[in-house]
Amino acid sequence: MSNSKETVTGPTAEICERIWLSIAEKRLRPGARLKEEQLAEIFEVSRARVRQALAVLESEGLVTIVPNRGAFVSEPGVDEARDVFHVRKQIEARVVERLIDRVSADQIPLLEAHLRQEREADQRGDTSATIRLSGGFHLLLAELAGSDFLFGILRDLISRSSLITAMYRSRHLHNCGPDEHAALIDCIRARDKPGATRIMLDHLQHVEDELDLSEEVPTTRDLRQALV
Amino acid sequence: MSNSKETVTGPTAEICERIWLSIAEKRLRPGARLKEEQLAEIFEVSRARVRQALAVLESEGLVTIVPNRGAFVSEPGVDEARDVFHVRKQIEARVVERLIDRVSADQIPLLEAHLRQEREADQRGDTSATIRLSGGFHLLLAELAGSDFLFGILRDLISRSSLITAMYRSRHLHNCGPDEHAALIDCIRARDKPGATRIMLDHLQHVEDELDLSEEVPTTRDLRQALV
DNA sequence: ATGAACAATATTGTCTACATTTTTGTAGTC
DNA sequence: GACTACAAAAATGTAGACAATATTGTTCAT
Repeated sequence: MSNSKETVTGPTAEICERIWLSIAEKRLRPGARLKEEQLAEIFEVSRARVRQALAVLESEGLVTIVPNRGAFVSEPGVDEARDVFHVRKQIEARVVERLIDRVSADQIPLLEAHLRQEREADQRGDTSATIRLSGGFHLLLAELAGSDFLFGILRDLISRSSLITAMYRSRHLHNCGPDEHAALIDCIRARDKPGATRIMLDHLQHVEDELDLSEEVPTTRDLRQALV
Repeated sequence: MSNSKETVTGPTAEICERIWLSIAEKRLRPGARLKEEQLAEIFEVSRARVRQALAVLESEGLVTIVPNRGAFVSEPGVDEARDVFHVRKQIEARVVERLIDRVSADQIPLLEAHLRQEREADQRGDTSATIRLSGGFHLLLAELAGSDFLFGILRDLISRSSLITAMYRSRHLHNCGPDEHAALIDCIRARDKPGATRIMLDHLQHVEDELDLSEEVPTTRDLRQALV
């Protein structure tokens, strides 16, 4: 039922995937300029295909295209940030519920294996891998929940969450600590639906609490108000 | 907070919008071929822009692109159909809950006005307008709920629902009758959250019940198994 | 008549060149 | 010396031509 992994995608989707990953791993900051020719050279594709990919990413809200100016990594405002986290809590709660309803015993080891990878990357100090695996855990939950649609939504939510934490984090980023993931797996194994939901919501709340959403951060392109 | 109406969109998004509308109104059937040159001529844009739009629609799952063959309106399978309706029930329930939390008294007339339009189109026998307004009611709910993200998700869900009902409806299509919408408005006005949720879920269940999801319908392109 | 090989057509995919627009740099004028 | 106007550069947007591929139609041999 679930696509397992989206390996059977077109060439455009692959470009999107790579840009998405760079954003999710915070290697591309909000407001960063995305020049077509540059991307075409990097990915060794035609400029036309880059434009297709950018159009897709714009429709997903990850990239903002200004006519005759170019493409930039989006800079979500505080309203959008709150919106994303609000929706994410609801979606992930549903994912966990559905997962507990449908998960089979032989799927638990997949979660445990992923958790081990997270711990290793964390101890190794590999922040890039840590960020990727951290988001990957949530995606794995959605995948095991057996709904392609929820998977797609969560994908979108996670990439936007990355942008938001990159813009609004007040102190060092929390990185979705593996400990909370471990506690979640325990609840899933015990099929403790209320417990798992509680942990997930607290988990996401912790991430949100480390953000400073009190005031709009001046956007990179509008320097007007930034310099008074 | 909410964009009110997405009037400030790029030219690519406009092409997507028009194709999306044609699919949502069932003027474009599942499996229909989408020739680039033809679309370019119809919309009076370059072929490159059509290709961008098709790439976006593919990423949204509305269109399937076969390399070197072309673009077709997607033909969702029964698994995906069940998935869409399952998620839609959950999403729309959250929309209604959030709407009741946040709706102000002066927004109720907007819903009533929309309902009047639905009734008029229904009595007029204008099926195209009826379908559009019917989906528009659900979108209006999401818009008033004040979450751009939920709005986007629902947009996606509704277009896919259209495809699914076009493929799997067993008898005349139910069309999301205005009466159930009226009952829903009553509950919203009374801020009756459980009642509203109940009506919404029943409403969507009615739509789903009129589908025949018992067996896979042979896809247009694989005539192999269709003709044994 | 049937089947396979081949040619013709149509459509997608890609590349190149050019027009348009924005930004940046420079010279001229007060 | 500062401001304006203009020119140059860079990047985007678009159109057209060409190549690659799949489909359709035809011919030829059996």
